[in-house]
Amino acid sequence: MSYSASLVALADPTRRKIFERLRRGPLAVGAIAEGLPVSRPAVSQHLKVLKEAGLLTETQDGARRIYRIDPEGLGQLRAWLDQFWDVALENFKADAEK
Amino acid sequence: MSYSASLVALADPTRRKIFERLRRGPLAVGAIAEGLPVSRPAVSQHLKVLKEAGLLTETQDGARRIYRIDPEGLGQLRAWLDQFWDVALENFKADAEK
DNA sequence: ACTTACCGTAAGCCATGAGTTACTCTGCTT
DNA sequence: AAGCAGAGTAACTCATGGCTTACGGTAAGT
Repeated sequence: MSYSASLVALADPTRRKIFERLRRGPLAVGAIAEGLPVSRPAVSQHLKVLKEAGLLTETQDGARRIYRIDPEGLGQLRAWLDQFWDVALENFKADAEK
Repeated sequence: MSYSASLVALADPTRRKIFERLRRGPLAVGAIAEGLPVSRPAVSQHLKVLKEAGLLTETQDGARRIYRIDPEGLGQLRAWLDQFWDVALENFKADAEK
């Protein structure tokens, strides 16, 4: 039931950049914010949204907070999308036969 | 490159309801709007967003406009999500070994 | 202990977008 | 052709949310 939160989270372009940056591997907040066109507090707020959507997990390393991609939210989103896949293909097939 | 538009489109709860309603099959605008807590013009605007995101196709049947789910946008979104799947599983695996 | 690095939270501003009503247009029907 | 059904567009209102600055809090270094 959390796919909705994932969709809202990934709808924002800045949050997508953050998420895509974490594709290479786990990063601390400062490293994520570096190069982004927004302030570090803004990044913190985005990370909170992504985390609460189940798309990221947070671990502590001293004063640093390490964020990494979480398969939980990603899996729920994928499952939701797959519900539509069959129907979409049927429509495509029916359309092609015309 | 259109997965971003799909994410924005599906982030709205009303548009998700519309999209989910079309899972059963193609529908006209009036039929879609029926039962939804918003006005019909609002539904028209949502349909436009979903269509431009590549998530829906529109066909004409007399005065009616029939909308149905389009595999195009759905596929692009799925492909984008799959990019993160491997990384997410690695993170999960590394986490489980601890 | 004091400072510095690292990060989350609070409060406020402002633009975006979802909704409404009113209007227009097109295509049947009689 | 006149009226009606079905649907898109325009103009406007208003709330949501993304961004900023300022502040507070914890952990490591000297």
